[in-house]
Amino acid sequence: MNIGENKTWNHHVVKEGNKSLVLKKIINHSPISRAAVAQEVGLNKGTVSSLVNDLLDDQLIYESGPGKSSGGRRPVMLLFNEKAGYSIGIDIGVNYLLGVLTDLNGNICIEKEVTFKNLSYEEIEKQLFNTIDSLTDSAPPSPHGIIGIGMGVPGIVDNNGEILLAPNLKWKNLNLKLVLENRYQLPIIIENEANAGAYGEKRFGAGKDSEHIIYVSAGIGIGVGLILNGALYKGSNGFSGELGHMTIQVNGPTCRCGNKGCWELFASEQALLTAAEKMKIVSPSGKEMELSDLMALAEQGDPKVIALFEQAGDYLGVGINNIINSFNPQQVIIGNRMASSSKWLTKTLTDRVSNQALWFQQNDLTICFSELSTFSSALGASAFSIENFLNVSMQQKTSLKA
Amino acid sequence: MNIGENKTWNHHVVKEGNKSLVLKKIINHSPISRAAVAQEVGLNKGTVSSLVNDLLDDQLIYESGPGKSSGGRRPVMLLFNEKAGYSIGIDIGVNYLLGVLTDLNGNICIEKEVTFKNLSYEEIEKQLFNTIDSLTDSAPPSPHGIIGIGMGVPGIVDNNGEILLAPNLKWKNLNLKLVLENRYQLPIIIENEANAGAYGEKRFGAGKDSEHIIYVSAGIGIGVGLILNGALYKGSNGFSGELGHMTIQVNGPTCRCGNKGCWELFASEQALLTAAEKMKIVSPSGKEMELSDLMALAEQGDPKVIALFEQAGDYLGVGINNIINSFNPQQVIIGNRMASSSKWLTKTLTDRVSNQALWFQQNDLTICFSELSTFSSALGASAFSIENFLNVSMQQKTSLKA
DNA sequence: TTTTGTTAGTCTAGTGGCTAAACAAAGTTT
DNA sequence: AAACTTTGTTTAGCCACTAGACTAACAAAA
Repeated sequence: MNIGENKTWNHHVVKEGNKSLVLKKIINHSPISRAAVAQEVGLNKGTVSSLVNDLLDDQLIYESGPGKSSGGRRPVMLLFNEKAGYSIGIDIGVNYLLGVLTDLNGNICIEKEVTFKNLSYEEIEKQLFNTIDSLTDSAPPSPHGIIGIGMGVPGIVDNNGEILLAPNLKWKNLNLKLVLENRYQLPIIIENEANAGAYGEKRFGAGKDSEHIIYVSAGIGIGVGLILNGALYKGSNGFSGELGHMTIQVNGPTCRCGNKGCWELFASEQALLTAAEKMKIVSPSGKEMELSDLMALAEQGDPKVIALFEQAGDYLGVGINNIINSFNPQQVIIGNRMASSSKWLTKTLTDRVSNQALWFQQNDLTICFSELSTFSSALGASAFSIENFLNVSMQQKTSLKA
Repeated sequence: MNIGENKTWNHHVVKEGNKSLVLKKIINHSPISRAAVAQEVGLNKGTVSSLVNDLLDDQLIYESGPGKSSGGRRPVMLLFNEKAGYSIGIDIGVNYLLGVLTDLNGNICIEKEVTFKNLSYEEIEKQLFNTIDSLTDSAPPSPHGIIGIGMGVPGIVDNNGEILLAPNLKWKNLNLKLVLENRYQLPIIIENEANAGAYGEKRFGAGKDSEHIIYVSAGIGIGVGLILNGALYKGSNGFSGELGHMTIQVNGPTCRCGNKGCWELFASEQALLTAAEKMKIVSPSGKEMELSDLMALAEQGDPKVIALFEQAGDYLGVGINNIINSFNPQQVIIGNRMASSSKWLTKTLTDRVSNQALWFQQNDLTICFSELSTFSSALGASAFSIENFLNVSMQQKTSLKA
């Protein structure tokens, strides 16, 4: 909502904006007194008092006992009521479905995971309903109840939340948002898995203090979520961050996308597995090789496998270098399954970046691995839903004033 | 200025925002009546009348004769007073200095170009002062006079307008902004040349109707300017868009930046010249080969040279493909000197993109060449200055109300 | 203990910009 | 000429903000 956009400005907008400012201050600096909020935000004491009363009425905050005096009357401390409602975050992968119930601060209250293989859409849908039903049923009582459902999907999601393509799930043109809205009568947000992960890290993980974050979701393939100016950047149609298919080797090997020399051919989990197969490294279990098998081998000190990881780290660095040159971010966060192998990736990755990235790009730049590990995406999805709820809560409820 | 940022909201902000809305409406839809503005913007008629009076006082708009009646009183048409002030835009290159004087709609009133070779900073500074002085002196009289100076520089500019590095000019840590401010006592804006070009095309050129534009400035090197959500995206420190040094060939040839396989080694003017030299193509003039010589040869139908251009177009396509996957833009605009060779670049470039870009990225995507040709950057620089002036004009002038 | 000074939070009056609706002005249509 | 339309101004009222007075509640000094 920028000045200059098509929205007109009036008293409601002013109040909404200020209320949001006050709430954010309380969330991020709780416990805090009305007086401190007024001073730090720059609003008049009276204004803050009035807005705080609104927030108290909404039960979004509560008063705790008096705080310490600094030579005068003791302040009444305000705290964010993180249990005022609960949000559901879903992360669906190729062979798993992870659901979390979180409070409004993203603390996980309940988690529920099912794994599967080669299920049809109908079967997955059933699992999804089960998960959501179960989480809903076991949510503690709260003033606002379940405030919404967010979902991260490994595929292409357009700006309306429609899933255009999820190749690994074999989904196409699926409006899951509508399905869930009809069933649950709640606000539903469907997002790409990397976007959800990026937002999760921004809100609750490694990116809390940055405004410009690039989240690299390195799993079977590679997807990227962009946080620019503190907000998710989705591009014109919602398809930004498809960097797994960025060319890093002109006329290189052919990718399943039809293109050649794509990044994810060099630096993804699939790339590792393919390379291992080529080198005739076999799984200790005898079954099909999995990432965990390679990690076990590396843990045992297998030099060939360690070299594989190091090579992948180097290639990750190449792509991240391109990202740095594109976006000049404050922070690059590597997440998803490959992040679990950080131990063997870090050195070659950081070497590549520090040797190649332009010097001025390296100031104020942090490269790190996910803090939320397997929960990035589910938590991010939940965070989208929480953000939506809080935004709506800031708006006037004229209909209730009767 | 987003809701949720650290700015408090009050009446002034409301008025400023609405005034800006009204002015933009008049700029983009002039001539237009007060009534039409009110209806389209969604403000009350009275409010619009009051804001329009303010704008008339500021001489930013003016009333023309009555328009056509549609069955009632004839409307008074409002027009943007594009001659209310003039802005100076400067584009400095390796061997030229282009200055334009524009009105507030970006129409060029006067242009002034000098070319040079291997001048010291002091000598260039002298040329710069001369150009600005001359443009200032010949500006027509207007209510607001010269409202500011914008400048596009081929180098790294940080968020404070300090030039950290302009390799081709051999400038380093130069605070030209301060120099110009001291000399002219005007608002000065220094930006990277690609950023300026991007903004120029967005405001006055091929990108007028898009909100997500990537401008590829392909000259001696390659720089990229990003317009995301309708605004210039500068990254954390102002260094976004350094995509000339994006790796498109892992372990490829070494670039002057120290990295390997950079895009600009394949698709820039320099890349063309180097390739021509390798193929022992000689300039018809006998002197050092220049882009214009290659264009002349291609025009004569030289198949080797045409093949060179086509190869460069293909490589341009590779990088643009990466850009599309990153940003999901509505529009990619290719500008700077290479744009003049569009004739021989277009086919291979678009072939590469249409064969390789993911299908969903190609919807609603336009790839085109600069509309402003050599003026993109100078006009963009001027546009920065105009935007700044209009923003400041929207603010309250309490001191004048006495 | 009393006094003084300080800080927290509420209350009141005043301000500015908005909206709604009445009104005046200037057309067209019948 | 009368009736209707549309434009633009004016007026009254509303709402959220600010400044500053006020009450409340504390610490420190006398």
